[in-house]
Amino acid sequence: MAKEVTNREDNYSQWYNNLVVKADLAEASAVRGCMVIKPYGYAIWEKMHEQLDKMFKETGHVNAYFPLFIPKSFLSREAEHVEGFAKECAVVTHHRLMVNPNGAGVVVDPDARLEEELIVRPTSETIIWNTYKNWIKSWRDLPILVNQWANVVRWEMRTRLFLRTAEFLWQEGHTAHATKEEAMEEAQRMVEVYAKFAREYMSMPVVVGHKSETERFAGAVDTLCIEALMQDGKALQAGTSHFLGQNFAKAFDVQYATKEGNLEYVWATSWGVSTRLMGALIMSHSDNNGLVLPPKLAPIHVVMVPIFKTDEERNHILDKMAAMKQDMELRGLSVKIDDRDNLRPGFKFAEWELKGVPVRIAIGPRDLEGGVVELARRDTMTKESVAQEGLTQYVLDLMDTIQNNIYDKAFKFREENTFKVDTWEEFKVKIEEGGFLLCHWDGTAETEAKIKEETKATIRCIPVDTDVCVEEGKCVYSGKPSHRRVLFARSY
RNA sequence: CGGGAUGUAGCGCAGUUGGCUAGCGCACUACGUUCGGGACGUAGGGGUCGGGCGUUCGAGUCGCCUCAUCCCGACCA
Repeated sequence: MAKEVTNREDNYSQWYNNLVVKADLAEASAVRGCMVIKPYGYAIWEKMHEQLDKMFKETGHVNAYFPLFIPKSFLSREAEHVEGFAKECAVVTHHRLMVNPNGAGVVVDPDARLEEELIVRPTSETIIWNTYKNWIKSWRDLPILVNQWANVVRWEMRTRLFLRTAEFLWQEGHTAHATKEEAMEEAQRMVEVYAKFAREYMSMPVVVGHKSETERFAGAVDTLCIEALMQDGKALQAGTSHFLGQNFAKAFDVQYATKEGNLEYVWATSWGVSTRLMGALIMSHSDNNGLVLPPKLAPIHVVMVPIFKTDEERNHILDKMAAMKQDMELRGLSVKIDDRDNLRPGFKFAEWELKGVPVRIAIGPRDLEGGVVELARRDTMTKESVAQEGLTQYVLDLMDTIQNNIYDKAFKFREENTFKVDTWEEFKVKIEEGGFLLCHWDGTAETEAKIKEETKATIRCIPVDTDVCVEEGKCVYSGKPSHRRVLFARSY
């Protein structure tokens, strides 16, 4: 069955889609553009959720929950915001069904029309700021550092498992601050949290930067983001953190009394990452054998496959494995013994590789005699014989090695596919090959739009975490002077 | 939402000048032999041919509508 995971060079979309289904992560649902996240896929998301939640709490945030439904009028309070989301909203117009008077089934009861339609949240800024109005009176009420884990709905034209589904799971942080500086620091802090999570837990190198004005979140004054490069050469926006200025405070009239007794509008941020991170994880590391999971996010660290001929051998090996499993679990490893007796070892090997389990341990009669195990690494697809004595420690060390190796591999790929480009001719050639292009840009929306129109490339971000970009030069398109390079790519 | 392609068992597909009881491989179930890289034999189960309406003596096959998926645009985390 893994053989059906097609070569990722042939058709990247099909390969991706196939992998998501075959690795048992998710499948398309009966509802347009939505997906069912299966237990194995959800286990990875839970790992992400758990770690991110921990990081949010370490930075002083608390969780809360706000309604799924947003009154239509709320959405129109902030002009840019409504413009950004109006075209992709699901709308609730009625609250009751009735038996079809003209036949079978049920129909919407025309008498149950809502006086004001409800919007299924595409994001929660509006309903949260409507609530914050009641929470904030004084400088003593600030800052508010709240996060919510929720589902949102955006009726996208084209959907793709994990990357762009009509409904998706995410977290959205919504903070309120007394000063501009404090809010800007918060936006900065959270994009750094995302970058740290991507790098250390997902083993995914990311570029941190600011969005250009045209790519900015609807209603934001500044949008910070992390951008990653996928294996097909396209960029993926993996997380965003917005400095919202006083836009929402003004739209929802949220003012606080300062220590001096004056009334001032509060400053806001919002930040979020979604199940899209699952797509990023899959596209960053997987190969033609299937998923490659970084140990820190793998639901199963070690899978053990017994190899035997007789029942006696089987029992003996499974006893040995049970002892090893117990020892490993005491040290925090998640271990699965694949004792299914209707499948041969080769099949199991392939199946667990498809699911991306970092380490596989096989034990047969020969190993038992020699006091060793056969240990296979998913990231390198190599096998070695390892002593049973001290195996747990060996595996623990290996987890770190694998975590780092996956990162290094992805980092190397990104380096090899990041180019400084200084002429328009070269730009047009390079963008076809995929990858990140670091170029000078004159800073105008006109140039940005022309480049997008001619090449489909967009400014992914104006990088902040590297000084390699800060240098004098001329815009790759217009030739006008520029003080820094920005990151161009085609994107998802 | 515009252009193109596809939709037949869980998956991959064949079958379409309209015609017999809708097929194949993998997967699934039972039994047996196997088991160090995707085993084999035998016997089984599983389909409203994406959905609706129509043409016809007869529709998987033809027409219209609709839904979904993939690719290319526009939109987007």
